[in-house]
Amino acid sequence: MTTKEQILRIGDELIRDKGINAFSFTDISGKLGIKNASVHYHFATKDALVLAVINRHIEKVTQLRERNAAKDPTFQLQAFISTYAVVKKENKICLVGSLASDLNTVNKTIRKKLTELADLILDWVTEILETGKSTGVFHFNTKTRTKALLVITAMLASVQLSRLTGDTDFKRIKESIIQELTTTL
Amino acid sequence: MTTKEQILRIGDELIRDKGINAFSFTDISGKLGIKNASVHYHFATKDALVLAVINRHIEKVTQLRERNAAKDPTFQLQAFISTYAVVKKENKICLVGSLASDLNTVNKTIRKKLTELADLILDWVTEILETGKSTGVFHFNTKTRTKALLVITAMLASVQLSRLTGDTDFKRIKESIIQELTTTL
DNA sequence: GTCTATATTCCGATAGAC
DNA sequence: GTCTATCGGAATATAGAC
Repeated sequence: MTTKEQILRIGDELIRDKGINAFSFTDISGKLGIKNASVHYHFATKDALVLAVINRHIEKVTQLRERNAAKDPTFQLQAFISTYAVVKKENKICLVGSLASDLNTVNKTIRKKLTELADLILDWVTEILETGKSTGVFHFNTKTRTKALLVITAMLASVQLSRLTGDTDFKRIKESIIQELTTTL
Repeated sequence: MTTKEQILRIGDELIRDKGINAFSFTDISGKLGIKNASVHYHFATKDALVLAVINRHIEKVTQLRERNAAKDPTFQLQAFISTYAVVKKENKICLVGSLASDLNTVNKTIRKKLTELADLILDWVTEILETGKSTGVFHFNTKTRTKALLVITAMLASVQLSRLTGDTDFKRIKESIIQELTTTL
C-alpha cells in the first residue's frame, strides 16, 4: 500500500474513533513513522484528507451495492448490516454518524460530500426494502423510504449507544431488525 | 439565572452543537461577556463542566419521568419523543449521541456518568413500552428492552442523519414510530 | 517524498491583583 | 467573582534543505 493510501486508511479510522476534531496529522504521521510535514505533502489540508476519506466510503458503498445487486433482498440487507458489525467490532462508529455529529464544525464542501454519501446509502437500503417487499420477503406498512431511514438510524445509533448500554445490545438490535422485517404482519 | 447556571446551559448547548472537542472555555466566556479565567472559577476544568452538564440531564430526565408517571403510555412516549423534537429544532443533537460519538476521547468518570444517563433513558422507555403493551395500547413482538433500544436509536440517530437527508425526515421517523407501535399486528 | 525548523494560532489552566 | 497576564502545550500549515 502506498503512503497516501495508508494515510487515508488511518485518517478514516481516526475520524471514526475520536471524531474529526480530536485527531491530528501528527497522530497519523506517528503511526506511520514519518513526520507531520510528510502527511501534508500527500494531503495539503485536513479538509482535503477528510474529503478523500468520504470519497473512499462512497466508492466502497457503491462497490458493495453493485457486487450484491443480483442477490436476494435478505442477503443484500445482511451485507449492509454487516458493515456496521465490522465497525462495532473495531469499537468505532460509522463515518456518517461521526461527521454528522460534528457537522456544525465542518465546511460546506465536506457537508455536501457527506450528504452525497448519506443519500447513496439511503437510496440503496430503500431499493433493498422495496425489492424485498414486492417479492414478499419483507413485510412492513411504513413508507419504504421511511422504513429505510429506520433501519439506517438503528444501525448508526446502535454502534454509538451500545458503547454505553452494553456491546451485546448491538447484536440484539441488529437481529430484531431482520426479525421484524421478515415477520408476517 | 446565576453565572454558573448560564455556563452550564451554554456548555450544554455547545457540546450538542459542536461536540466536546470543538468548543472552548473562551467560547463560553465570550457569550457571557466575561473572561476565560472567570469560567474556570466556576468549573475548575473542562471535565468538571462536562460532568455537571451530564448531571443536569440526569436531573431533567428524572423530573420528566416522574412528572408524567401517572399519564397513559402514549402520552409518556410523546413526552419522550418531544425532547428530541426540541433538539432538532435547535439544529443540535442529543447529549448522549454527542458524547457517545466522542467516547474514546473522554475520561472514565465522564464515561461512567454518561452510562448512568443512557441507562436511565433506556429504563424509562422500556417501562413506557411495557405498560403500553400490557394495557393493549402498543403492539410489538420484539423483547421490550430491545424495542426500547430501537425507539431510542431512531430518535438519537434521526437528529443526526436528518441533517443530511433532509430535516423533514425527522418528522417522518418520529411519526412512524408511534404509527408502528399503535398498529395492530 | 521526507526531513528540519518555524510561524501562527488557539487551548486549558493558573497566579495574583482588584 | 472577575480581571490581567502568562505558562506550557498542541495544532494547522508552510518554507526550504536533502
